[in-house]
Formats: sequence, C-alpha cells, structure tokens
Amino acid sequence: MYLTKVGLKFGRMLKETKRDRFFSKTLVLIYQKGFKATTMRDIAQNLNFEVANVYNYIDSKQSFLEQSLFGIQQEFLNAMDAIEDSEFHATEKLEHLIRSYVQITSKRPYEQALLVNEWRNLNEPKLQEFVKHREDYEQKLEGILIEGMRTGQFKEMDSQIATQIILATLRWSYKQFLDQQRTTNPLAMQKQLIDFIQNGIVLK
Amino acid sequence: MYLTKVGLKFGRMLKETKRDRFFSKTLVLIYQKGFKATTMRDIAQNLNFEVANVYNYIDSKQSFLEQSLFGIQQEFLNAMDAIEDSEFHATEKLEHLIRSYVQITSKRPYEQALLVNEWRNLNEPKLQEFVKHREDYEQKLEGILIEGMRTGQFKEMDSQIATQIILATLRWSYKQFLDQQRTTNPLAMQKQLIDFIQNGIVLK
DNA sequence: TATTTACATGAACAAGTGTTCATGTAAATA
DNA sequence: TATTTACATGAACACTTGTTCATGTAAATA
Repeated sequence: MYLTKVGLKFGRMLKETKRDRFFSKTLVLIYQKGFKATTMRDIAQNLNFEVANVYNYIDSKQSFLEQSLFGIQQEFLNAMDAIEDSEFHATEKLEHLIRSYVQITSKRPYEQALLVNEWRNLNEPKLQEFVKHREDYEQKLEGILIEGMRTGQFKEMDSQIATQIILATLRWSYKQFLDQQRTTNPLAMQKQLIDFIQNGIVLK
Repeated sequence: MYLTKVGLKFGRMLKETKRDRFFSKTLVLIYQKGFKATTMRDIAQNLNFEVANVYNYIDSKQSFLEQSLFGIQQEFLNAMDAIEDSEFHATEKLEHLIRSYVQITSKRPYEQALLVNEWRNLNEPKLQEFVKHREDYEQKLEGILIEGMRTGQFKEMDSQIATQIILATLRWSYKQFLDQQRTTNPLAMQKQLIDFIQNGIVLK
C-alpha cells in the first residue's frame, strides 16, 4: 500500500518531505530522460534505493504519469474557467489567460514540460480523457479569439490556426524557466508574450 | 547488406518504390506511435512481413532515426544558408525564412514531426551533433532579428526569447499539414504566419 | 508496551526488446 | 545460362522491462 494516511499530526506533516522528494526528483529525471526512456530502476537509483521501494510511493509507472499530467492540466483548466466566467473584453481575457499560463508554468515548469512532451505516453482510456480536456481548453481560447474578432478588437483570421499559434508560443515558455543559464522573471516573460501575440515584432 | 546498388538501369529505377514504401510507411508509423514505442516488430507488421526482413532495409532502429533526422535537418540548414548569403533586409530575410520553413514542412511533414518530437532519442555522439546544428540555425535566426532591431525594422526585444517564440510558431505548423480534417494551402499558411509574427493579432 | 506506519531490501517473474544467423526464392543482370 | 540482387522467413540470442512477493527494521502512534 502506497497511500499516506490523510489525518496527520503536525510532527508527521513536516516529515512529509520524503514523499515530496520522491515526486520532485522523479519529475526532474523523467524530464531529462523522457518518460519511456526512464526505467523504474533509473528512478530508484536516482534516489539511492532499490527498485521495489519505488512501489511504496506509486502504484505503477503509468499512475505516476497520470497523476502528474491530470494535476497540472486541471490547474490550467481552472485558470481558463475563471477567465471565461469574467466580464472582461476579449483583449483583457486573452491578456489574463497569458498571464495565468505563464504564472502556472513558472511555478511548475517540470510538470508543464511533462504536459507538453509526454502526454502521448498515457494509455487508454486516460489518453482520451486527457485529449478531451485539452480540446476543451483550446475551444475556449478559440471562443475568446472569435469574440475579439466580432467586436473588432482582433483582426480577421483563421481562428483555429490563431489558437494553435498562440498555444505554441505559450507552451514553449517552460523552457525559459528550466534554462539554468539565466533566471527569467515571470512578469517580464508575461509582458514579452503579450506584446508578441498582440503586436508581433515589427516596429511601427 | 542493406545497401542498394547505385548504378541503376531504368527498369530497376521504377521498382525502387518498394524501398520508398518501407521508409514512408515506417515514418508514418513512428509518427503515430512515437519512436520508443514503435518496435521493430511493429514496423514489420505494418508492412506485412517478418521482423528479420526489416534489416534488409536499415542497419538498426537508431540508424533509421539518424538518417531521417539529419536528412530533414540539412534541408532546413541549406535554406537558412541561402537566405543568410543574400542581400535582403532583415524583414525580407525573415519573410523568406518563414516561407522556406513552411515550404519544407508542407513537403515532408512526417519528417518534420520527427525533428520536433523525436530528436532526443538520438544516441551520443549523434545527439550532440544534432543539437549543435540546431543551435547554429537558431543563432542565425537570432542574427537576423538583431540586424532588424539595429536597423529599426524590428522593435527592441530580448533577441533570444524572440528567436524561440518564432521557432515555436514555425515548428507547430507541421500539425496543420498532418491534420486530415482540412487540407491546408502552404501559401495561405505562409501568409498567416508572416502576418502573425510581424504584426500579431490586434487590429489597428 | 504493543502495534501500526513508512521506508527499505533482494530475488524472481513473465513478457518484450533489438539484433543475428542460417537459409530460401524469384527476379534482374552479366 | 550463371550469378548477383532484392526480398523474405523462423528460430534463437542476450538483455531489459515493469511488477510482485516475502521479508525486515526503525520510528511514530495507540
């Protein structure tokens, strides 16, 4: 059994770091090697213990992937819903969306990397569920763009392509936070992305 | 021995399609399943023959990946060099680069997908070589952006981030050509990407 | 103090992996 | 016609894979 008791005394709560250590170190390892290429033995070695002990933390390799992916995906979905329910104009909605996207990414870059790179390693039926959620998200973004075009805030364009281009630029951003060479300020990153998506690179 | 005789009569040349069939069908399969997840037996089954026969076409699973990746990567590098050697202004250079990028992608979308998704499955020392080439490419693009900023064609921005954002939007484009739902015109795609990168989505 | 909990080990498993080998055949070439 | 070439097979290999089981121990809890 890998489940941690839910009711915890304060003393136990502090010691919970051992569990955290497992998840964070494994997340980094999978990011570096790729999910398929990371073996259970790799994971164990990375934490200086034997393979069998890995199963004291997780049920299976798949379940680790599922937990991580659905966890971070939900975070993005929640942010989207909050924005959708608001009374902002399309321009402001998009701006908020970019901000929340970068915010989440900067806080959990390794999980975001997993989301971008490893989702196809999910097995059915979880894979289908994941894709459905993603399509939900994309559709809502497209809705914002369409609204913006209708109200004359955005130029006329193929809304599907525009959606995908915007997402491509947002999804890339985790790399900036994982690049040890330079520490990127999330706020500066938000500004850059908003300006690029809104106005492009040409000087007027 | 998997090597095909180089000197070919006309009659043989037409039959060369069997070899082509192997490469194109395998490329599609790997795109669909992922490189690591595609076994040699999957490849064989996909072509209705036995595993051992795969080795009449390629030396190893790795060599297939190497051939495919370095082949398409060289295509992009050549296009970049042609543009770099030209006498265009930065704006025109960037425009040409986007056009050539989309052009190559539309012609060979499965190889482009491989380039984007599977390069990390290369083994050393090929991996290092690949990354070096990619960095070359990125640096040349950054050079164009810097030149454009210096000459007042592009706005002042973090050139590294701008480079990565532009590449993120370009790399995404293969999906549009692999999406069976709609047949995308490469010229229309070029136009959309150029407009987005230059001017963003906001109506002025 | 007794017992549950978290963390750990080593051995074994069944299945799957890339690759090799010896061998075969029909068609193209010399 | 003789021979090379392209395409094919089935069995076997050495190794790696995720996972399970029986077992142990030190610390936290009851």
